[in-house]
Amino acid sequence: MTNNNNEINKKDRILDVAEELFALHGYDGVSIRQIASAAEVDVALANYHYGKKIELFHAVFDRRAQLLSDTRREVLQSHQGKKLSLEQIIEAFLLPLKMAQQTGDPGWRNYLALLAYVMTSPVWNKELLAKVFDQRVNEFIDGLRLALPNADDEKIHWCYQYMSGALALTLAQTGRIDRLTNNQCHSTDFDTAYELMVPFLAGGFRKVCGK
Amino acid sequence: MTNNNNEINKKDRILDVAEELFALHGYDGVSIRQIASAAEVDVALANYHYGKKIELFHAVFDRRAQLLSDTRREVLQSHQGKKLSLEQIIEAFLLPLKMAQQTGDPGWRNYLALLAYVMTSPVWNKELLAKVFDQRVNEFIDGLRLALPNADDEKIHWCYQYMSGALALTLAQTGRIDRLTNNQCHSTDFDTAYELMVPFLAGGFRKVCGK
DNA sequence: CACTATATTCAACAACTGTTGAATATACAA
DNA sequence: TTGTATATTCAACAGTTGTTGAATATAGTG
Repeated sequence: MTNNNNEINKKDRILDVAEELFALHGYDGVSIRQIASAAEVDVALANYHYGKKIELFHAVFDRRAQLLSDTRREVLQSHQGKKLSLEQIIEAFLLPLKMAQQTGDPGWRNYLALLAYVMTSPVWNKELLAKVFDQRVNEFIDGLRLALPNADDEKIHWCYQYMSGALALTLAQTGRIDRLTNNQCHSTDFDTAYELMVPFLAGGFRKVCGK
Repeated sequence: MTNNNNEINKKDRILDVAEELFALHGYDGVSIRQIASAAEVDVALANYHYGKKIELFHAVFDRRAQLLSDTRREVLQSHQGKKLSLEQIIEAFLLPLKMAQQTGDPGWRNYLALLAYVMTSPVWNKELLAKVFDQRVNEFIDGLRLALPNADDEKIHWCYQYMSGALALTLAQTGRIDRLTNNQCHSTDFDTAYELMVPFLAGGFRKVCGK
């Protein structure tokens, strides 16, 4: 059967639903039957298309991970050699995520929450981030070294961890900022989140890593 | 039976083991049987002492949450009225966590990872953080307002989210910084983590919230 | 000792878990 | 049409899940 249907097919629907549920409840918090039921599909079909549950999870993660990582590489390379400000480097690193969100595709929004789940989990972190994202992070840190020539490597890496955490909690869309501000701010407002995050992180990097 | 045994009793052992396993694998990633087995105790005993699984989870979370929140209130109140620098306010907010880690008690270390799990989960966040921690956060933000008199409330709250994320990822001890630095830095090195986090966050707050 | 409250174990339940092999349906090529 | 590869469903499996009621052990009290 051709996959170029104008109507979305069952195979893709399984992946989309799995993405949404895994992002919300984590790997162990979702059963294959829940996924199949939400996708209006038989239980065995997920297994037929994607194999074991763990392989389905990998399929969900990998689908957009490579795209994200590739975009990031392109953005970073396009800036290579140029003399960039710290703000510009951080912005370049965050741009692919901003772009993903701005597509308006709810699938991407779910995926970003899933990414936050993976980033903050001691288990998935090693298994999933290493093979796709770590290399891009090293390229990003190379950029930071140029913009912060007097900084220790250790300090740069700790600051990157703070940055990574700030980013992850934003992607997670926990709704906490909504509650704390009586709905004045919204977890889903990525535009504001990114706009303020860049100067916040730049200020932090500068304070710790000299210059 | 008296609880004042010099040897730790089964009731506490269940809580300790649950704390460790929940922190590592999340709520759905651990079964009561795994907890009972690791605590060398019968399956039914966990139920007898703590009720349903969800109630056991709440018991684990609540045990140290109140202590943490109380310490935080004391520290914040002891500084009230004084004219404090931004760094001092942030330090005061982080101090109870630093103290908890410095006890050397592995139970506390596990609990901090559990706290990170709760902070980053869209589900648990609402259920658990609201009733104990949100009030302290508001008191902390009151302190920030004094130190940053010209700042929008929205900006302060967004910056607090970045701070919260940076903190959560540190508490989570994912091991990522170890990998990225070829074991030059360690996720478990809270001392360095806090030492650099305070100026990083202060730099970020100042950049975004004026002054 | 007997009595009692607490602590712990045993055995079992119904429901749900991931996974699979066989059966059936669908689409496409010859 | 027939044949064939792919897609989907059905029915069932063995193992695990949370939970419970009854049985037994333990400790403290009179």
